Amino acid sequence: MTQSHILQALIAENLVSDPDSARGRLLREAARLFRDKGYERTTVRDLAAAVGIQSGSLFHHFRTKEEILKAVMVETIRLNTALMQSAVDAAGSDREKLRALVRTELESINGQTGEAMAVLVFEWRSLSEGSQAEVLALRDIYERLWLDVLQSLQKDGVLNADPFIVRRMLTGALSWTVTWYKPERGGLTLDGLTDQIMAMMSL
Amino acid sequence: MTQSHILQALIAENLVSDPDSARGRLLREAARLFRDKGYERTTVRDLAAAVGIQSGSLFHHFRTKEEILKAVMVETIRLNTALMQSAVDAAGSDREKLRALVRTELESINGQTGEAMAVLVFEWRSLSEGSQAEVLALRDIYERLWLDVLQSLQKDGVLNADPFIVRRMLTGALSWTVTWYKPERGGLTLDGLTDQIMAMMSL
DNA sequence: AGATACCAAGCAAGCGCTTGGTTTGTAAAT
DNA sequence: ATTTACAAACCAAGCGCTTGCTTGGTATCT
Repeated sequence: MTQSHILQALIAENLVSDPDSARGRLLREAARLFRDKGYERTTVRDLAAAVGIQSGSLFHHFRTKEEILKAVMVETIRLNTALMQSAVDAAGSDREKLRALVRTELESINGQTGEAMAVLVFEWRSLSEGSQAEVLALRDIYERLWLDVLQSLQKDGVLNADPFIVRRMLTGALSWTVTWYKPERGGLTLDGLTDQIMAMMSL
Repeated sequence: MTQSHILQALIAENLVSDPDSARGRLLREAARLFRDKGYERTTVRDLAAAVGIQSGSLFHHFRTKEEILKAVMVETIRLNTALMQSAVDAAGSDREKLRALVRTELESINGQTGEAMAVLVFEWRSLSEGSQAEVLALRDIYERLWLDVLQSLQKDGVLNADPFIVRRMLTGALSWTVTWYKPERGGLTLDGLTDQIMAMMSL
């Protein structure tokens, strides 16, 4: 199961938009703009211009501006949950599973879906409370993947700290890479970065 | 040198505002509002109402809304750099110095200056480029404190990863605590949390 | 022929900030 | 002790602009 196969499957189930469709292109441009300028500073006119239509025409596809933000977040979580699940399943030992989770999340944050992942972290408060609850429910599935592996590592005495806290630390640490990690500079690859994180935990 | 003595010294040097002054009260309310609603969603009318004046009167104290955001950030960094410096100086071994840095930063993030620290992390992009450069220069002093200790730990073989990367991971992990750490819930104290972080790094 | 996708125009509300004038605090001059 | 002077702090009103979103109509595709 390659990454593109997972994406294809999700598109077929209508869980994420085809990147080549009008909707998919808009969501990608929206993620980029939201990350670069922030949700509030991005106007519907900016969004429309990015895909070459009039601002009013946006509301034929989405009822409100917020609905666009929510769609970016929901589709990103869906895709990344599937990618993580696949990565965990493919790994052998628990230590390898953790490495796969770290590596996959780094790739989500710093790769293709990076813009959308940054939006997920930094534009959270721009969602209405109702939408926050919806997105939160999706995140729970995603988080269970991590906790299962971390708890197993703790039981075996490999990990010395509380799994819940370790996961929260990793969430912050990995999210933050988006602000400084530039693969082209310094020659540090994603694999190298993953190694450093494992080494930091003496794992 | 207690925390309040450090604050008093900075006030005397006019590097941070007295929390009891009109300016100090406004900055504290601004930090709270910016954290809760975000900078863009907070209007000058919100800010004025929070300190009980008319919106136009704000511009007697600050020339623009952005100047308020910048002042919140600058004063927060100044205060916390002084607190960190003091904490490092008081500690004995390098391991204790690192623990003091972690503990102090957690306190900055989750204590009195927590609102302002969250603003520093999440509202960064709302600053103009010029202001960003100014604030960045102040952060450099702050960061050198961390790097000196981490490099020393690496040299002694206690730390297995690159100091720059470790600091960046810790920045993310510690900043992120603001989104989940609630001392009243769960009974986890700041000292306990600090222990967990050191344990996570097997230190 | 009927939906789907879009445009051109603009509305109502809210935004940061300005303006002209009034009150308040302070301190020297009488 | 009272007056005078002046700046700092504030208010009331509103200007000009941008915002998210609506409306009525026109292409385009099946």
